[in-house]
Amino acid sequence: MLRGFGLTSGSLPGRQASLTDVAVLAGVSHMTVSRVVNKTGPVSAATRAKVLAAVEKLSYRPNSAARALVTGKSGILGVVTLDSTLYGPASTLYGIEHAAREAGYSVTITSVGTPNSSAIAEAIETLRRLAVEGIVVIAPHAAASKSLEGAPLDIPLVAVGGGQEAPVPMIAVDQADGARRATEHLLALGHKTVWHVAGPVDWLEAQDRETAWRQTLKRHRVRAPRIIRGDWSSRSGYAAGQALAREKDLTAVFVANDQMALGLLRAFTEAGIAVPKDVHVVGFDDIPEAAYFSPPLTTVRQDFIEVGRRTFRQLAEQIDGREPAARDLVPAELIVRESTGPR
Amino acid sequence: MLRGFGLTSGSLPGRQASLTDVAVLAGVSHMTVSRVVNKTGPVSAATRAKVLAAVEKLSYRPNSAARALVTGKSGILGVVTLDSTLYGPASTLYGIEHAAREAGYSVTITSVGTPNSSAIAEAIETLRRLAVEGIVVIAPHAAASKSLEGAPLDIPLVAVGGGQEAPVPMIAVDQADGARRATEHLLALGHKTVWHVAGPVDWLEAQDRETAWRQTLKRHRVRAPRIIRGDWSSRSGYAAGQALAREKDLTAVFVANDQMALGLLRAFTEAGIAVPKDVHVVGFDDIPEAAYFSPPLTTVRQDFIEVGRRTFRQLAEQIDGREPAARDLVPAELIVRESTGPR
DNA sequence: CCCAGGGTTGTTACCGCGAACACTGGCCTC
DNA sequence: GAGGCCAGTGTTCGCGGTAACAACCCTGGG
Repeated sequence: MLRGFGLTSGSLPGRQASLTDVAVLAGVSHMTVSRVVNKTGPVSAATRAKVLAAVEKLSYRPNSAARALVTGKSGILGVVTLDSTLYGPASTLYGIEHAAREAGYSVTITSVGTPNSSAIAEAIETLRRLAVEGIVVIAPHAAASKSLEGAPLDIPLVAVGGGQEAPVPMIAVDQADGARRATEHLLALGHKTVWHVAGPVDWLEAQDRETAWRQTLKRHRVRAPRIIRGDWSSRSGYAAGQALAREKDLTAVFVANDQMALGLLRAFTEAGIAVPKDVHVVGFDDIPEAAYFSPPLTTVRQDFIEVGRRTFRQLAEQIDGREPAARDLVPAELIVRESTGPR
Repeated sequence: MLRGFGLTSGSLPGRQASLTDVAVLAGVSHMTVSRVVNKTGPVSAATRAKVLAAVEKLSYRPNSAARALVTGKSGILGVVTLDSTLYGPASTLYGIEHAAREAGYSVTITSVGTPNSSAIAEAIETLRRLAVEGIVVIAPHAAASKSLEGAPLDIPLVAVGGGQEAPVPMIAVDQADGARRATEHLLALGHKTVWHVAGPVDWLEAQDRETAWRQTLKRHRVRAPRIIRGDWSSRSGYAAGQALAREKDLTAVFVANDQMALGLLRAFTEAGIAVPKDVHVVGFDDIPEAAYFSPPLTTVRQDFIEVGRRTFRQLAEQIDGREPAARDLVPAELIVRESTGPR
């Protein structure tokens, strides 16, 4: 059995069958075949049957290049993404791909190693050359966001996670909301203050989380300790943990992502600091592993699938010529686990 | 500044400039423009300059659909992948994308939720409709592999991680090699036997690791304990850990991936079993976080970037009509950390 | 009985590009 | 001085599809 691969007994003339080939076999004009294939225009039942038989026999497949040429629509969306396996970007990508495929679009990706202006511009240019109908830039990066300021206006474009003042329509999880929830959760547990291990300065999400943390502390009239900065990696979280272990008034830490929190926990364990007994820790992202850290991590969940879905919708609206909302924030959710449990 | 976006002062006639538009502006024929743009055929320096000026002025961008139509080459590769954020598949995808982009190809992805025959067949069909020049199937799954048996033979196709008897050319990390190294490492530490937490039965990589583990034990004349099976998730590893905690002769466990190992470590911690003091644990994958587990995890590193690179090379050879090797295995590497450290 | 009109089918004209081939001049060779 | 070669350029054609319109058949109403 050739399970649905369409490699039936049809002759193999060395190249794909075209509309005309089908038309000749079915004894009709190529336009009639086109009408059957695309279900446009009226075709009698008898003719349709003949055509479909011929289509099957030749395992005809429409040529998307020809169709794109004449219609001006490629049916392709482009996604610019980081070439990392960071949980957020990867999840978002699948969210977009899923929504796009359901709507009949294909998704082409172009990854960038470091999201600086020229790399992003180049990636966008590459995608445009492919005649994509719209572009998503997943690059929650200051430089990336900045590079979009001069972005082409003649093609639908959406940014994902692009900070407060993105120059193009943007979808993101509400970072400030999540960071506020995390910080207030810790304050509500009675801590005098909350330390923060931040992400890289040039990441907008890191900035947003840091700002919200600082504002929350201020609103509660609490002095903010000095900040420790990591690069999202567990390694940097480990280093941060070693640094924090030397602080004496340390009782609560809000870490900007779960991977760093893992490194932090490891460093604390080595330093003899018990979590949650001595220190409470909150992460960000809720990666699938977070529930199995030692101890299980309280963290802020981001619904990346929903982000992907809304991103596609936003793009589709632009493509269809409707004026979309400029910003769309997906709320965050606090997931409480043992790392902020009873002491 | 419009940093390289090519949105210069040129007129905006409502649609993209074509070769002919450029030709008219430059006062030459469209073929001359084509020759300049593609660097084919001889063009005098003066003419080239005129043409390039016109290209710049109109911000001309070649229409890939038209080019694909006339050349029969789309410059697109298709990748069928799981819509999960599993470390392996995601890393491999970026490896492929990177190699492909360097060679001037674009990569279009189609994700499948569950890799059964019909889903894979459908994904391949979707990609073929897009006129991709070659297809990569990342689906280290028994069903997926099986579905490739009836795969179309008229388009270059490569499988990634497709078990021993893949019906199409295949690239993978040498699972047996990795599992053997892991098991022998534990045996060399003096353990009487080695337990195994396996991946899902329908994953070929899980089968390969399990088989190699079993064979290694047999070669050392050691009786294999009953197997525990998970689904790659930390959650399932946690459950496995709870089950294993009840075994009395437990001293060494080889877990089929790092996420499950994390869950296992968590369960052991809760059960009062110390790693590495009471039990040694080895994982598989070397995800970036593994070095920061508690304790840091001994594991088997898989070079997914290399897999991606070789996958693209394999595909490129098929596209160019060279006959590629049918199988290509990337060696695995054992990374020793504290989870198999001094007791 | 003729004509209007709708359902059905065919014809023609491109879409933007590259392959193949034709054409123009020098310049070199014998 | 005629022929050949080659760098440089142009013309023509068609890739496989869709849009627009033309042409045909059949039916029903006047």
